[in-house]
Amino acid sequence: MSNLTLKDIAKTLNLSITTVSKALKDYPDVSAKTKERVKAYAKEVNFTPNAYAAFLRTQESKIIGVIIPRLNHYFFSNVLRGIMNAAEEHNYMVIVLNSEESYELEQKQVDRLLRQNVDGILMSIADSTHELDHINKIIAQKIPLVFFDKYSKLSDCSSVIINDQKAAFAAVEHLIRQGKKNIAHFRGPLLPQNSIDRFLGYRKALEHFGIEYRKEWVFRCDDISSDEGYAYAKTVVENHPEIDAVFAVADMPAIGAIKYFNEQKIAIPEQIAVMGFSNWKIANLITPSLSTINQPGELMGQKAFDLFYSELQQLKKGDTVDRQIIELDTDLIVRSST
Amino acid sequence: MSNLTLKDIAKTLNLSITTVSKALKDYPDVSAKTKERVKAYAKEVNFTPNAYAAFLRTQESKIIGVIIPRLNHYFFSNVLRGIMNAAEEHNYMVIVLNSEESYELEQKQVDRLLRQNVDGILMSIADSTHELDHINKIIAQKIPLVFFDKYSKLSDCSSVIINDQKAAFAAVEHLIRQGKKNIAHFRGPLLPQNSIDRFLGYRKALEHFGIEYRKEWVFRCDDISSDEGYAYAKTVVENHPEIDAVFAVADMPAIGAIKYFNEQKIAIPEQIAVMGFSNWKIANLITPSLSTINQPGELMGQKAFDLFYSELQQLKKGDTVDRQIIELDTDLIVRSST
DNA sequence: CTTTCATTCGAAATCGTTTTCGTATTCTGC
DNA sequence: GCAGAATACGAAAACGATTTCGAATGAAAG
Repeated sequence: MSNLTLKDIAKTLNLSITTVSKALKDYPDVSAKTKERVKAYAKEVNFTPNAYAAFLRTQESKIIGVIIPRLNHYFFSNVLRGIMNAAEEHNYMVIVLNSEESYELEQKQVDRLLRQNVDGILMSIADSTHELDHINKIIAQKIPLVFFDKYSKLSDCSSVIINDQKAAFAAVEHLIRQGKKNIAHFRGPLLPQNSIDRFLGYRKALEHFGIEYRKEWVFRCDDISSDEGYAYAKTVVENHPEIDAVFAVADMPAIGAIKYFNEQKIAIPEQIAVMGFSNWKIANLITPSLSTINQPGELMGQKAFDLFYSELQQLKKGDTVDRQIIELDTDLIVRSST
Repeated sequence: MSNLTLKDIAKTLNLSITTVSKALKDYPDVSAKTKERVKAYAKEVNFTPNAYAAFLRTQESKIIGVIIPRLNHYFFSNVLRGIMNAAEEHNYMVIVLNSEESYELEQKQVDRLLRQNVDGILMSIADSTHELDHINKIIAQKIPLVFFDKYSKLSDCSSVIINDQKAAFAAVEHLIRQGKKNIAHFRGPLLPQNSIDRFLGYRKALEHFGIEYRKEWVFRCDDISSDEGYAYAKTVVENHPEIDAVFAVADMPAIGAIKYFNEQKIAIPEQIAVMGFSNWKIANLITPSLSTINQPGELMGQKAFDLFYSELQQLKKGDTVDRQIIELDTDLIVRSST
């Protein structure tokens, strides 16, 4: 029952390999009768062409690679699901690789994908990525490359992103409208653009509402972890008691902070309001439930695949590819923590 | 800069394709000098053999397929990470597919993987899988198949599992030792073995400690979601006020229950204790933190790959494969909810 | 009855690697 | 100096699908 080949089918039907192949692909120079005969038999024995042999001729692997910085993050798994569903519709397989936010690993994964001759690469670059040689290698090979969420401003590629600055502005604006004046920011690492943009959104909002920016109220979460949020919450309570709100770069640090405030019986949001970013599932499960910014993960994945696919079609036609940047809308989700 | 081939290298070095190929694979019938020359040049131009062409000869794709029921579940992403790390060490690529707990999708994914000629399949079967034709198809093709976490008792394959019954017993025993007598169970769906086993562990523990089993205190979470936990918690409070503890089939329903109890200002664990299962990251982040059973996800992934790899080696040697079942230890994690 | 043309099919080259089996050259021992 | 054994290399046949090009058949046209 191991896979049949064109040769096998040709033999049993008394045809040539050529004719069988053409019949299955609806070439015009095969009679209707033969086509039917071949197709019927192919279906009967459940024939599927060998993908590897096909690749050797067509140079199309029908595989795309996806590189994700953190596999077990709720947001990214949603993106992944969006990518996979879209890929499925177009008969594409997806190889998923994990960079674990490491630049070295990311380089390795790119190499792997190129060696595997993927038809395209969709990626969200790691926080620690500070050079772009591997990115340029992809571009040099003329393989469609699409960024999602975390992109690089330096290389012009198609991207699906959110407007982090605008979203962060909205988050901080919300805190201010709740009457908060002393708003701390648990920011992300220094390198990734979205961490920078969220920080800038925070500053802009303060400025816009005439609130002084105080750099000692900005705390850096390099791992974007709940532990960091927990630790900084402690620092806030102990060293900056005047702070009455926290805007975190992501839900995890926010949740860590809430955990600490809960332990200290500090009233949320009365004494301190907490705002997250991403709208992970758990944001709505903790007590108090976490206000946050919703990122449309699944949609982002779909759009990313669509961008890849249209680039591929353009490449096949020999057209020059036009790279797009799609900016998706975010929503302010107000819950009990603000 | 597009990929070089053996032919290209052979031409520039004035050698035959054969010799180049052999030199790179350390065949004994190539002189040391030539080997060095070839290897040096290959490294210089960053040559990597075309995986597809290689497959055509060796019939080894160096790809394994992984089918996971829920991609964005913390536990499964840990398993996945374990698989990927192990795969990486052995130069394997991983194609990850998502069955979304659906039998139909699972069948499709298996077909895809077989068509892709993966060297092996690692899977956790979906909750709704009630027939095993697709599983038997894999076995018929003599492709190594390894189950992890959710396996099928009906087909004898290598598996990496935990002892769900024992773990559930330990969980319920813990509740009893805390003085709880009226323990409800939020069980999982009817089909999957681990859901059944956890239920059986619950019953056995009750029996062992001389507590009467009451079937109206068992609630079924078909989606294993926090919403179900929330809803059943409400039922418990409103209709069964004598219940003083809940053992849930997974962390999510437990967290949903805690959310409801928190809202109703019901003291946890004094009035009602709550026990989860899986030890998701959030279990330690909610208030009160959730007692649960730790499942070693990453280790499970590693072991699963190891099983696949040893089966493959046996197959290549022509030995009969001996299928193993590895049972990993779980830990009782006691936190504030019990 | 020849010429032309459309229809239907197949031979063969190709993709890039692996591997078997030769062949040519050098080396050994006598 | 020569048989025989190492040693070093290459030619060529796979693997399975795709595609170009040519050939055969029959029908239509002159």
